[in-house]
Amino acid sequence: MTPRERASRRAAKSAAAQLETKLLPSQERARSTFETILQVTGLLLGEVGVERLSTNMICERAGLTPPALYRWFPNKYAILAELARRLSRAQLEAVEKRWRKRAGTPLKESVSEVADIMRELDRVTRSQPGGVWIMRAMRAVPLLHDIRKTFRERLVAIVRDGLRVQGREATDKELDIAASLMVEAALAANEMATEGDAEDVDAIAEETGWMVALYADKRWGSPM
Amino acid sequence: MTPRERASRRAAKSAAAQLETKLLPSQERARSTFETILQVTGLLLGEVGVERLSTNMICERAGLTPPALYRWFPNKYAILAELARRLSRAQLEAVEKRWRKRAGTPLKESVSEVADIMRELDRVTRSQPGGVWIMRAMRAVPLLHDIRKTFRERLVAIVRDGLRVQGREATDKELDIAASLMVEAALAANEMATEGDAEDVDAIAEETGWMVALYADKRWGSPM
DNA sequence: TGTACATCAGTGAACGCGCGTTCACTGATGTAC
DNA sequence: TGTACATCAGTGAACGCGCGTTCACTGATGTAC
Repeated sequence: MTPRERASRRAAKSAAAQLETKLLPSQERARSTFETILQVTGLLLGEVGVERLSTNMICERAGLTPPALYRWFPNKYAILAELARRLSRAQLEAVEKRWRKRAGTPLKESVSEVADIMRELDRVTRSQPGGVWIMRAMRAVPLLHDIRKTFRERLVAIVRDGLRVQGREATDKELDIAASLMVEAALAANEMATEGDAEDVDAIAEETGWMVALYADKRWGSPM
Repeated sequence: MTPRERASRRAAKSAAAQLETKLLPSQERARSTFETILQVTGLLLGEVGVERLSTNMICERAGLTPPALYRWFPNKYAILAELARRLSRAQLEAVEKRWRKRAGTPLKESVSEVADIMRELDRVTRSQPGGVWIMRAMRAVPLLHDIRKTFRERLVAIVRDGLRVQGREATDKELDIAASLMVEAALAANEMATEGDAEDVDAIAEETGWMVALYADKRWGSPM
């Protein structure tokens, strides 16, 4: 391979941005290695942040040598991507069922439904090592933006559908912006809750409940 | 200096985390270099993200050699820190006057006051090269957390004081959480607006106005 | 149940590269007389 | 207004280091008979 060929191959590769895992582990030992890599990456993300994180660091902490890591992940970002996908999925599940159920209930019930979602989001985020930091990495690392975009679009779709059945007429565009806003607010509140003391979580969840439910009800509920 | 001394000095330095600029430029030529470095860093932040950003890259793009950069900034993070401080300051100013004026006005006026703040935040963020990315870096880079924390505390203080004069009795803790929530929601909305099309800015500002003002009024206004 | 063999999962050691940063120096600017 | 000198602002070239990644190999596990 000439230097020129090598350069163009590298360019193509980084354009394609391989974020998928390679083959999946088939043996038990390997499955545990795979999970350890993810776990350790999450922890280190919280300790040193995304720009200091390195594959060598992950391997050292996980008690592995680098080639073991590269057997499962094509590069550093694929690890972050897998973490991001897992957290997104878990958060989507947390919201999905509960939000639909909320639509059409009176304000006070709606508030506590939303508060419930927030508590569940907090639980899910905390249960994943480095949870908040994965959310932050999704914002700050361009290579992860696709994952974040898909995640957000799905969340927005769920929230938008919940708004639509509330009866008030509105264009798709309007509902989309309203839903996006609620999603962003909830995610920001989640980040705030997860990085703060666990004792504040309930209060934050409750207030987020008020903010979101008031907006959904007074602005997008039956005509004022 | 022995290797041991050098190592411990390095440790002390990174603990102190020098984020200040060195001496400030006195001549015109230097002032322009200083500003160019900041400008280029902002642009690159948007192009490659914070983990790919490097001092060599900044120098190349700015048409400088590295020692020229190191004359003004002690390290890479000091550049980011200066950008973060400037953007924070500008955003604080945007909010400060307008928010106080809002308190006590009827809901509809309150909505458009908040929408106004949001449009101003958008303007300020867009006017700084790489604006959104500076906000993101503040979240994702641990070394910048102090700056973000101070920024947030000041914003929260302003918003909290505006809530307090609305008459409804509440503990400091309660108001603090409410204000934090409003701040986080507004910042998230700002990020969303700034990364999106410029045409959506007005709609997002308007809806954020509704969300924030409804919450301030219905939840923290005169007793229901 | 034992063993031969194929496949899977990992190691040891190193690679080239670009990073952040610094040294010793030169050219540009400002100032005193 | 001209010039000597001090200070300021930048260059050229390189440093050591840790990064992401790979090569050639060994040991562990699963499977067929």
